[in-house]
Amino acid sequence: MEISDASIRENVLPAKRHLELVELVRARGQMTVNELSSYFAVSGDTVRRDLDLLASQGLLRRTHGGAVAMDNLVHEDSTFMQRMSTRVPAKKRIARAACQLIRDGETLILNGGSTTRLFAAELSGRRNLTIVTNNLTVPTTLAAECVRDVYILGGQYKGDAQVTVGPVGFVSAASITVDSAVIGVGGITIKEGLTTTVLEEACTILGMINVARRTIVLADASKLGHSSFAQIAPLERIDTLVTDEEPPSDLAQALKEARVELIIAPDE
Amino acid sequence: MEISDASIRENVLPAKRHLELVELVRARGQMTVNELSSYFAVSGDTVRRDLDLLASQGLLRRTHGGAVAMDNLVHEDSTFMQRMSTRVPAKKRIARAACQLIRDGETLILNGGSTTRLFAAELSGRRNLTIVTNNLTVPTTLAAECVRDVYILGGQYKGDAQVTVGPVGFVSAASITVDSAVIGVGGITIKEGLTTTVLEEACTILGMINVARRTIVLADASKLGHSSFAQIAPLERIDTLVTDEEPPSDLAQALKEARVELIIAPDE
DNA sequence: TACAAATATGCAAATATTGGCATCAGCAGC
DNA sequence: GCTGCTGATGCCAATATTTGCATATTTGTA
Repeated sequence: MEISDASIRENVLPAKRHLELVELVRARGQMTVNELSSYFAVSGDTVRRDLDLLASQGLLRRTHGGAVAMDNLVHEDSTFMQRMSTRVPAKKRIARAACQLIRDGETLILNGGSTTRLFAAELSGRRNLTIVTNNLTVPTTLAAECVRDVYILGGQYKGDAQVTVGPVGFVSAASITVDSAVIGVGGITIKEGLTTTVLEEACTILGMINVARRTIVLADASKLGHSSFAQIAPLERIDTLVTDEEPPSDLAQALKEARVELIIAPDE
Repeated sequence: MEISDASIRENVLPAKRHLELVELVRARGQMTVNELSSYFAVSGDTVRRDLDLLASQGLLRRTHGGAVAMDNLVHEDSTFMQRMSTRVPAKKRIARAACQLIRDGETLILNGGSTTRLFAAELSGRRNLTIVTNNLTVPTTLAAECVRDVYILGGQYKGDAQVTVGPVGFVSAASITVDSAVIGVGGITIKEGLTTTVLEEACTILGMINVARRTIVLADASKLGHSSFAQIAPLERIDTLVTDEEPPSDLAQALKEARVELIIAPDE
């Protein structure tokens, strides 16, 4: 066992132990019954009873041999593909609604979110588009008949999201400006504005916004009022926000003051 | 999750292992049973059972030898796939022989091509490599444990070969120099030197050669003595040529005069 | 077709879980 | 002070899960 805090916590009240137990599991991603039993100096049976209780309260996930953190399933800093497979119907509605904003012949820049990828798939009805992206899965997602050219932004490859991160101002050494940046984000709050989970990604996205005449943000309702680690830009930088539910009233007010056009994707 | 981290994860709870396993497969696009088995320090049987379970839940797609990500739609492009599937045994031998020239910790630049892609797959025995490429299929082909970082060259996307074309001298706005350029070409002749089918690709490849201390050219016997449309560079720019058969005597003589190291991949 | 690798299957060992039961500390009431 | 109650805990035996190994079978490739 390799718990950095090697000290053994004895004679801890049950309630306190439960709290620390949840924290431990969350901090380390997983804990075995044996680790916890020696850490708290209680029997494995007690630990098991604790874990069952906490699992029934939804504070962690019980598994054979111990417990794993709940984040892996629900929390917003889940990995890309887990995000990819959540709320797909809502994201598709958002993608379709956002697609209405695009005209034939536009130049677009797309970042690497799960929603943006669905957006790329929805573009098949358009023609003569020029697409710039840091998302390596977009080229194969785009229908061949709708694009004139596709450009990939170079940079470091991030395997978990299959995107590159790096400066955006140029493609093939030439400076670029595009009609619309279509951006998927990790969270939107009044205070932090647009946020995402990876710092380098935040820089890349800001670069995209800077080279675009118009910024369209795609965010399903679970993103509204939640913030991620890295701040991208304040709400004022958004031109249009496409989502699937009415935002909380305070956020709606802030968006209005920031002159953000709000589009709620219809249920259809 | 840190993908480039090749360290072994031991004593992971089954449920946690399943979560990480799905992440790994999705991030890398594919994982073999052996890779996963050594990564998690469990037997291949366990990995197989895990993969079967996860596949039954629709979280990944099971294949012979491992698993691939569910959404990893292999873009079946006829011409490229056709090239990809010709002379595969010879190309594999070439790739393996070329791999012997690479040492742990090197920085490499790879162009797009069927042979270079097989070469990337052969690198799994190496460690700590830094890879730069314009080939969008390389990142998912590379074994996770052999690379430290992967960089994608930005530029225009060419759908038929799934590569980008553009200037090479910089990645993320910083100038780069690499140890070895590993280049697959369309043809090699005395008069035209190295050639390829697409003009822009020729420029990209020349850029790669210019930033590399050493140039390794991979070309199966069908390329020797044949030329394609666009000239890349004269024979003198090659340091090492890896092929699978003895070249025609006049070409062999010219290679010798150009001080090209010639390596014939063994039949094994 | 033939061969090596990958897979399926059955099985046994190690480990974890479950449910019942005993113990013990704290506490209220007699 | 004593008694009985309650909740938390530890112990135990039966059961279930996970895992690795051995064997037979299938699959992909030369």
